[in-house]
Amino acid sequence: MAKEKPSIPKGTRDFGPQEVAKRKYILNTIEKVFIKYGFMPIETPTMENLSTLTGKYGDEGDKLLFRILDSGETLEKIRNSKFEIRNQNEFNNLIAEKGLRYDLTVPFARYVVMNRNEITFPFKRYQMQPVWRADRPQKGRYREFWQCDADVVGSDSLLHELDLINIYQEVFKGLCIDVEIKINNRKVLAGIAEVVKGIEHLNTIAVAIDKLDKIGKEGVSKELTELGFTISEIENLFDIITIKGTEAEMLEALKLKLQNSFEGLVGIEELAFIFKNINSSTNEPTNLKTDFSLARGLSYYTGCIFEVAAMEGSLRSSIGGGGRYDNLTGIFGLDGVSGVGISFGLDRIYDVLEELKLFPETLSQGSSKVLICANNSIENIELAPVLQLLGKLRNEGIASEIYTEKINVKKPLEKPIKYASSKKIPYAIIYTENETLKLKNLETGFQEELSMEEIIERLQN
RNA sequence: GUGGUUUUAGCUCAGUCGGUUAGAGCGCCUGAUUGUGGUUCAGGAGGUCGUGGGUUCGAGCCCCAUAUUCCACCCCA
Repeated sequence: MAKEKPSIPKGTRDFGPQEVAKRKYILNTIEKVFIKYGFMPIETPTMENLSTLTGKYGDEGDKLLFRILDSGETLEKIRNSKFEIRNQNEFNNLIAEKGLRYDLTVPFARYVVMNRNEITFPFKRYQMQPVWRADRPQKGRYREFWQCDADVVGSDSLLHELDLINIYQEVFKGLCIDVEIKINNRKVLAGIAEVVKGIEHLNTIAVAIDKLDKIGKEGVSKELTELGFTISEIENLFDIITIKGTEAEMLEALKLKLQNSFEGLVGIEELAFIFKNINSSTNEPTNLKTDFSLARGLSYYTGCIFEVAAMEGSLRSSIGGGGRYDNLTGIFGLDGVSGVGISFGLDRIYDVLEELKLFPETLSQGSSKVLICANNSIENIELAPVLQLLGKLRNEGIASEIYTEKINVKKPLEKPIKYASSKKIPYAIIYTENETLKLKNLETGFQEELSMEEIIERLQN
């Protein structure tokens, strides 16, 4: 049989013990805050029916869905198909009816609709699971990555927006990352579109100005010119989105600009409410900034939208995002349920913490606290006492192991101690032929002869 | 989907104009330093040069295809 070089699919990664410890540290930090704010966990399947997923993320999103090939007589099915297959997409739909989930929000909406009778609204759930996108991998972008979402459905109250912003603030403070939380409102964007050229241009304008950070004023105006916008329309647009000042001043100035847009004024009111109350429930000042050029791609947002970026480090893209969607469950047949949610990008947060060296050092410790080194080269050595000690240590909840491999007779302790130090096990118990026990602290090198009880006592601290 | 980039020892990487037996550092293994991590010394193992074709007397190096890495665009966490 030919030997095969092992590999994993493009854009996926293995995680070793150290990496898992770091990822769990992030997950735990996030989860604790979610729970503190009254959110309950749910989990949904890795795969969803494609009918659940398609059409929710736009044309671009549909292309990025991983489809799961149907099992069974697919060929027969195609042969019997009365329809002419006109393109790849139609073919794909014939041979696949399931797909890997693309985010956690759409499966959640599906869950809410299917369980609407059991759920008490407003329903606050969190969910931390991997999602898959058939994107080209690059910096901060993976084909398999984890999202940590908290959403509230069944409430219009802006108090939830306040909670979610505070969750962002608390989590990133807990992780020691300096972040800027940007906020905007889809209704404000609608108002801007209305005033500048007409509400039907909302999406075009939103997509273009979202790039302002990246390609600058000139890039955006060039793009809009090519799309048929006049110079005065573009100037008018920039006058609005580049308003400067304190948050209150910006909102006042915008109010004048959007005085002819009812929807725009509603959006401004919502932002004003949030800024008025955001610092009331926490002692920490929140680094929340309005940014009228923030648009966010997903088309289902209808109210406030958020995006979080790290202030330091080379990762320019967002490490979190979210917003309000008034009718997400509508597409699954349940109207009038408003939702608002946020998402944390675990993998990007990991990259930021790694680059800025912000992981706590305690995470890199070994799994065991102590290694028992018994000289197994001596034929008649009595192992029962050390095995008994091992059991006692474990009963006390002290992570322990015994060195199991053949040792060098001349240097009976070399291998075990090398093993312990390379695995970052902090203590060794040395058991020799005269059947005494020594506890050695591998960090300081200090060792002393102790009884079994004394050893357990020392290791409990 | 578009454009670029990477791939050589376990790891990080050299490898000239296409020319004899493909190298270094680190790591690993064995031995010495007279019971225990380190240092030093001596020795050793380890390669289908990503894969498949092609050009050539001759390919790690040139050409084609393909996979893969990383990066930018699109889009997004």
